[in-house]
Amino acid sequence: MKQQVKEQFNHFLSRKHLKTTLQRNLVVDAMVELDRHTHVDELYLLLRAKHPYIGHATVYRALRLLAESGLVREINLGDGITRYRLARQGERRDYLVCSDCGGVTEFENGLVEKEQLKRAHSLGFMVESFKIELKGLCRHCQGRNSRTH
Amino acid sequence: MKQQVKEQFNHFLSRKHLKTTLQRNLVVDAMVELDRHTHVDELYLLLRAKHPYIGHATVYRALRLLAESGLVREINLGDGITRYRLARQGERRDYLVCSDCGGVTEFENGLVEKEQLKRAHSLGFMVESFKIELKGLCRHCQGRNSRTH
DNA sequence: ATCAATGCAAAACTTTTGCAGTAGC
DNA sequence: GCTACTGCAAAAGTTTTGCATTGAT
Repeated sequence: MKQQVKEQFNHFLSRKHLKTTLQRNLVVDAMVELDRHTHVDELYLLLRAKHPYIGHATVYRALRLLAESGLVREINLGDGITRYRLARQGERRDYLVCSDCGGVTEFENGLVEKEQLKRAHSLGFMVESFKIELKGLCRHCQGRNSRTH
Repeated sequence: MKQQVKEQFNHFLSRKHLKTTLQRNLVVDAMVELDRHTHVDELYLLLRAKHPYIGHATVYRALRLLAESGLVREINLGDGITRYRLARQGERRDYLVCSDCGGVTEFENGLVEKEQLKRAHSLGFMVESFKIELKGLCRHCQGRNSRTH
């Protein structure tokens, strides 16, 4: 699985006449191992623990490339932080974001997506990516009545 | 229309023991007149042209309050800029964002939204706000074959 | 050997905050 | 008169960029 993603990324790089580097491999490995939402700073600290000389900018640049390759998805929840996660088959693109604890639950509703695509096409729009985002209170935070912010 | 929105905002302010000020009224007026997506800086420059002593921070603070009141909606398209637009009845919350020209087309699909709410509820999630965002190429940009970025 | 990638630091960017002065209630 | 609001500037936060050096092809 890790090898497969890495190969796809290297293929993407060579097609664009870019270079396969240690740091880019480290970022890919970390994303595959994590296999969940993360953001640049978390990844940076994680990698830095094992490889003291990796730079902030390099992680940004690698993630941008990975997003461009389609192997990783960029997610923007409106809190000013760009999140990333490994893309996968049967990927869920629907997010429930809890406005209390910030937790993200993913779900999927193929019926809805099919319907939306149909509408978009009828408006002459060629869809490349898709995101549904619901904000509210998750089951857990509904229990705690007090919302202290 | 402008009066109605302004009254609703003033009501919101007094409920929270906040004050109705010249600057807050200016921001509400501008949002009602514009009646389209905008962002802080555009609004700031627009207001500053007529009222030289309005501050950047004040516009930020007023828009945050307006969003909190529900009279204005916050929209995040993932480019790091928070956009705002006047909320309205029968409001559309579904966006087609063209990745070439950056244009935003809004549409609405009640069926889809109802279906999504049902799914969220079945997951124990209490929905407060809703957003669907499709990225791709609009009709116009599909015509121009070359994508130069 | 060439040219891209790296790490660092500084810059750029949007948004927030601290504070002295001002204005609404 | 009290307390919130304003404008300014500075701070905070994320992301990008410039540059000399290193490393991949």
